[in-house]
Amino acid sequence: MTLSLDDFDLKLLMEVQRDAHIPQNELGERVNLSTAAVNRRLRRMSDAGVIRNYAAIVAPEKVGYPLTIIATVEVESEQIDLLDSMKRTFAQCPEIQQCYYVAGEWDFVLILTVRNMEEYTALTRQLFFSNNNVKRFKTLVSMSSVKVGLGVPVAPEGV
Amino acid sequence: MTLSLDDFDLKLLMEVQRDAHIPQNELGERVNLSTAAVNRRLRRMSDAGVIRNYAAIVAPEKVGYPLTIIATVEVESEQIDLLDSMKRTFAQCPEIQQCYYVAGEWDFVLILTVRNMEEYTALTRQLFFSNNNVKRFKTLVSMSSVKVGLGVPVAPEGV
DNA sequence: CATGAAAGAAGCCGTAC
DNA sequence: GTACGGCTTCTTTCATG
Repeated sequence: MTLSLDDFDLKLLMEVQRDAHIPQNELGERVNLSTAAVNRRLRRMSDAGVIRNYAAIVAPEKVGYPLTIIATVEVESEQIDLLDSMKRTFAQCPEIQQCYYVAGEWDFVLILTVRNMEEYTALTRQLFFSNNNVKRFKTLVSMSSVKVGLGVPVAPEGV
Repeated sequence: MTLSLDDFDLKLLMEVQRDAHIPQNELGERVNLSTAAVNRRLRRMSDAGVIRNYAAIVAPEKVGYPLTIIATVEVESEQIDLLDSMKRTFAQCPEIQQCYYVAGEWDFVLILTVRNMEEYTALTRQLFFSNNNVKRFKTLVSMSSVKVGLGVPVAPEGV
């Protein structure tokens, strides 16, 4: 079920995706709605799962994780239980920020954040080399995070 | 300059990365600190840029963006101004959630969120085909977002 | 059924210790 | 680091279009 969202909702989403600490009365001014209406709409979208959660976005390089790595993985077999097991392993690994199961030349794309190359090497051993279902993998080392976010382009019609 | 963070800070980061709407008094209970201390530490980390911002995380599929695409791009020339121009273009494109400039077989890795394949096709035309500096690109279509987040593994020593 | 105004509750944050 | 108190922000109620 897809909750119907009007332009007010979309504008609110746009705002809170960028900054979730704007007071609701100010949000109200920006979108021309009362504080109460803003509050109700945000709650409604949270309840409906449109807003999954509110999160503090941490700068990895400020907490000792200056390296971002993109890894692509090809599997040996696409047997469901083997895939599920890999997905669970990837999902549980704290250094893996994102994991996509993809169609195309590869089967998985991973985004990792690590302290240094040694840590990544250790992770490849743990995640890839010691997993019989990993046929091959490739590593791309990020030299610059040009853009990092999870923002969805929810602009009201015609922006 | 890297702000020194103790175990309290790391625990707080861990919590607020998952859920930034936990009241500070409850955060205090979880990490054994007073509300005021929690408040001061969070502010300190925000000011220092450790916490970049607070954001609402929106479920793309609930707002009409069910498709996640990973694109890799190879450039023709790595001339600085050409690269910068591409970075700017990618950063400004709202459908591009993430853009990494990488070393390895490719030069850029992009994560996009789109309404459907037609929209992606249009984007490739706009971003890749009409850009003379794009030598080739490859598309991986996500069939399942196994894990999506920007969380940094800031566990206090030994977790 | 969603809205705005206003009252009440909750959370934040400065001061003092 | 903790304790307190004023102030901001959030949330609920209620009357209205």
